[in-house]
Amino acid sequence: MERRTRVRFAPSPTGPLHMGGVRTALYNYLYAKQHGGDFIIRIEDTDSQRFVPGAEKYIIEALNWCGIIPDEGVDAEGNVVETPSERHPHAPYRQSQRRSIYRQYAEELVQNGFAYYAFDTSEELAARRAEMEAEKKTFIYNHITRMSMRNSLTLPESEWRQLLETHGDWTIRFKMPEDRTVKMDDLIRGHIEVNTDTLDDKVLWKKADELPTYHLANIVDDHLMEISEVIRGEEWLPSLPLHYLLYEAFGWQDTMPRFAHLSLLLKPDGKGKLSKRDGDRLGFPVFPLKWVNQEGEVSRGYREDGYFPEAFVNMLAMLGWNPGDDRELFTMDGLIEAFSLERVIKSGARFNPDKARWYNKEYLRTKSDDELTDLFIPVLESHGMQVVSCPKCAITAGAELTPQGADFRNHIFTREYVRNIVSLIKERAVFVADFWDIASYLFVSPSSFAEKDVAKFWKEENYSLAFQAAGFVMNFDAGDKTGAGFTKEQIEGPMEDFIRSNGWPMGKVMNCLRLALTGASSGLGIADIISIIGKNEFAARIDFAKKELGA
RNA sequence: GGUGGGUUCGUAUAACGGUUAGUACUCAAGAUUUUCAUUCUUGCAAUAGGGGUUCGAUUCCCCUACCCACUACCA
Repeated sequence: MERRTRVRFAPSPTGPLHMGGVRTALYNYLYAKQHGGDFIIRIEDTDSQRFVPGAEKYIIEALNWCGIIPDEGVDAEGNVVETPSERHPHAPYRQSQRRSIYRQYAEELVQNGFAYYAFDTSEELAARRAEMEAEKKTFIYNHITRMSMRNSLTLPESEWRQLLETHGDWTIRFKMPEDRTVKMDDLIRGHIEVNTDTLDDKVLWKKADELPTYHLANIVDDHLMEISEVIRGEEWLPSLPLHYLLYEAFGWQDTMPRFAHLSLLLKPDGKGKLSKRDGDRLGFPVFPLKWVNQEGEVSRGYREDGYFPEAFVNMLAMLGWNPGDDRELFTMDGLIEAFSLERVIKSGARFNPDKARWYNKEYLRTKSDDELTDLFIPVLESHGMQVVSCPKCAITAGAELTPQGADFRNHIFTREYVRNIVSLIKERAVFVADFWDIASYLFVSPSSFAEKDVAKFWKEENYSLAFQAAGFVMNFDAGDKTGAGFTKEQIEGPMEDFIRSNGWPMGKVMNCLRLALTGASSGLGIADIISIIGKNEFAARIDFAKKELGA
């Protein structure tokens, strides 16, 4: 019978989730969904020293933002999420709440000769290490050294049984076998062999905390939660032999999960793995969401920086995996269908912030005008603009709207006015916030003019022609008193014909007009601008430029 | 130091042992446009080095170099 696919993402709540962690979670999620299985979030909080309040909530929220929703685990409020299971319940999903189940497993290992009690204190161990280091040797707690340490292998039984009662902080250590080659298979890296002589007797259980360490808790929980594949970061590869041996010692090798170790995310330049400092230095986020630590230090997040979660996820998915063809744009469903561990890259992937921006740009243009308008409105409001849902509401707000829906004096605009602009500028932006930089002149009349552009374009022989062209535009719709017919289509053709038929230089005339209308020499087509801001504002801006720049 | 993993344009990556080593991002140039942006076209640019195996190696093996991880009573 085919085994049900069950994978887990097991973060430690010691801080915000790094984007590399998000990628690990994503690959787990994609794998689970592709196989119609379960994606489980298990919180590995066995280290009370490093526990950070809020970290768990952050992790859940970050995954949530990315669309990575667990079938089992805890939600952002801390409630248990469970898949109805006929097998047996897997909750709770926080290791701190599972502490009662680990000790028996550790004891079982001791009874069967796979582990032993050790009474060396951290001070003693540190001293021993320093000693060895002085001789330029490395201290390894293994079959060579363990017989010279204080443990249940070297002490008489009566003595160590007594110590169990009196010695407050003993541990249970795994008895790493001598000179054995552990043969392992990794779904991404293939066959790996390691000799146990290079490994040490890892601590599995700590009396002082009444808690297991990662290795024990991890194996026991993966077994109990019926995990079929463990997809995790490369930093765990060196402990894979221990994990194999642990499954063997428990007699669980038949249901041992298959393993896949993902490479790390590397910094965009130089050496080493991607860290928060790189983000600060190079100006990009390394965390999905903004995070403020206990010292009040702020780390930016992809969400707050204006990235779409789809873009972030897509970018992350392609960092270390590809579908085998040239496709680069994938929805979550597309990723679920196309993903395969076989195509995950073994080597570390350097993160490229430019590519991340490119992804956002691509996703931005797939959004509807309405969606983008919704997102742009808060940006406008942050710049002191007011957006109303209809012209009537504007009147209630005391506005005097142009036929296009703008009141430049009071900075009140209709949603329709905003949406119009969004549709014209969305191809020019990477982020929604860019809309303001690109189009602020469509909301606020220019109060100054870019010096460079003035020097370049504002010459009498040109602006005199521009004023005539402006005058022409003002007059050709003289019959239409409402000004409502002041559309791009009505303006563009006649204006160009007028300039051309006079034999004037199109570029120079247009740029003078653009300078007058936007305050600079970049922006939309003149006809677009005029049709958007409307006749009155058009006239007002021409007058202001005349006054300001001298004509 | 030891152990394990890795190495194709600057970056992400593609290439049944046989390709002019492909694509995307970045960058540059050109075209279009009334400017900017967009768009389009073109260009720059790679198999870490050395040995094998083979008719033939980016691909398989070995060595070297370099990079990464691990080497805690942290995960």
